[in-house]
Amino acid sequence: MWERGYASTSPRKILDRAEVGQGSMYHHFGSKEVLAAAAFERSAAATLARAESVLAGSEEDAASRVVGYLLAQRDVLLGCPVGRMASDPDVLASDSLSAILRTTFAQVRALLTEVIATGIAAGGLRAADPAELADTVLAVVQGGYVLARAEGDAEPFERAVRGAAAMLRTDGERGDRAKR
Amino acid sequence: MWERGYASTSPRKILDRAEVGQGSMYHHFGSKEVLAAAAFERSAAATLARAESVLAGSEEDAASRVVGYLLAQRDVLLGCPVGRMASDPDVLASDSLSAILRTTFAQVRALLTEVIATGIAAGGLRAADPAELADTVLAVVQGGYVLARAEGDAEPFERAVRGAAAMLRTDGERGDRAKR
DNA sequence: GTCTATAACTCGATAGAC
DNA sequence: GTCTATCGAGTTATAGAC
Repeated sequence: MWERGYASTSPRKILDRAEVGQGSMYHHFGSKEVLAAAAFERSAAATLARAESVLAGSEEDAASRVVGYLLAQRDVLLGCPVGRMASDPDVLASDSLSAILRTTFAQVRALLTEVIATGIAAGGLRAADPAELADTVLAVVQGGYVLARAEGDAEPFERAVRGAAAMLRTDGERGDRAKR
Repeated sequence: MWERGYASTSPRKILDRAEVGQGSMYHHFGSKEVLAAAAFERSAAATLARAESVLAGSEEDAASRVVGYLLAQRDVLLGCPVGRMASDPDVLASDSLSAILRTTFAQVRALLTEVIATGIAAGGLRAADPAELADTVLAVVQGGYVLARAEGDAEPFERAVRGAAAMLRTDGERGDRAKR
C-alpha cells in the first residue's frame, strides 16, 4: 500500500505478494480496510519513530535537529508512507484510516513545534511563530514528495528542503551543514 | 476529477453528473484517459494563469508578489487541481497525463525562480539560491494541501504559508502584509 | 487456518438501434 | 450524435471443503 496507495492495492495483489489464499487474509482481517489500518498503523509508527530519533536527540542543538529532519534520507520517489494516504478519497472516507493520518501528523507537528521554539530561543533559527514554522517544515517535506513524484525525479524534493533549511537558519548559507 | 482524483472518477459518475449517456462520451472522447487529459489541461491552464496573474504583475515589488502567491485564496480542502494528480499511480503511468503535470510545475517553477531572484536582488527576500527557494515555495503550497486534506481543515495550510512568508521576507514579521 | 470457488458488483469500453 | 444493452475483466467479500 505504500507503493501503490490504498484504493489501488487490491486484495488479489496482496495475496499474490504474500503467497497465501483469500481465506487466510479474511480469516485474520475482517476486511481490506482492517488490513490496511493494521499496515498503516505500522508504517505510521515507524515514520514517527524516525522523526523522533532525529528531532528528540540531545546531542545536536535544536536548529540542527530541525534542519536534520528536513535533510534526512527518504524514499522520495515512493512517497511518504503517511502523507501519501491523504490523497486517497477512500482513506479520508474511512474513520479508522483517516484517524491514523491525523494523529501521526499531530504528533510530528507537536515535536517540531517544541524543537523549533527551542531553536528560536537559542538563536539558531529565525524568530517567527513556532506553530506556523512547524507546519511550514511539514509542508515542505510533504510538498517535496508531491513535486518529486510529479517529476519522477528526487531533485525537486532536495531543492525544496535545502531552500527551507537555508531560510530557517540564522546563518542561512550553512543551513545544509548538519547532514551532508 | 478535481474533486475525486482520476482513478476514483468512473465514467459512470461523469455521465450521471453530465446527464448524458455512455455513447455521447465515447463519441467525443476515445477513452477515459483522453477525456481526463482534456479536463486536466483546462484546469492546469487555469491554475497557471492564476499563478501568472499574481507573480507577473508589475504593480507590487517582487517580494510581495512571492508572498502574494503563497497567501493567495485557494480551495484548500479540494486540493490543488494539478498537484492532486501526482498521487495517482494511474496518472503517473499515463504519458499524456503526467506530461501535463510536469510542464505545469515547470512553468510555475520558472516564474517563481525569476521573481524570487528579482526579490533577492532588490533586498525584499533573504539571500539564497532562487531555484531552491522556488521549489520550497511550491512545496509549501503542495504540502499545505496535503496537511489540510489529512486534517479536513484548512488551518494547517494557512499556518504553513504564513510561516513560509515570514521566513522569506527580510522583514519577517510583516510577511503577511501583502494580501491580508 | 488455509484453500478453491464463486457471489454480487463496478470498471472501462463496445455494439448497434434510432 | 445520442441512446440502451451488453461485454469481459477485475473488485471486495463470502461459502464451504479440507
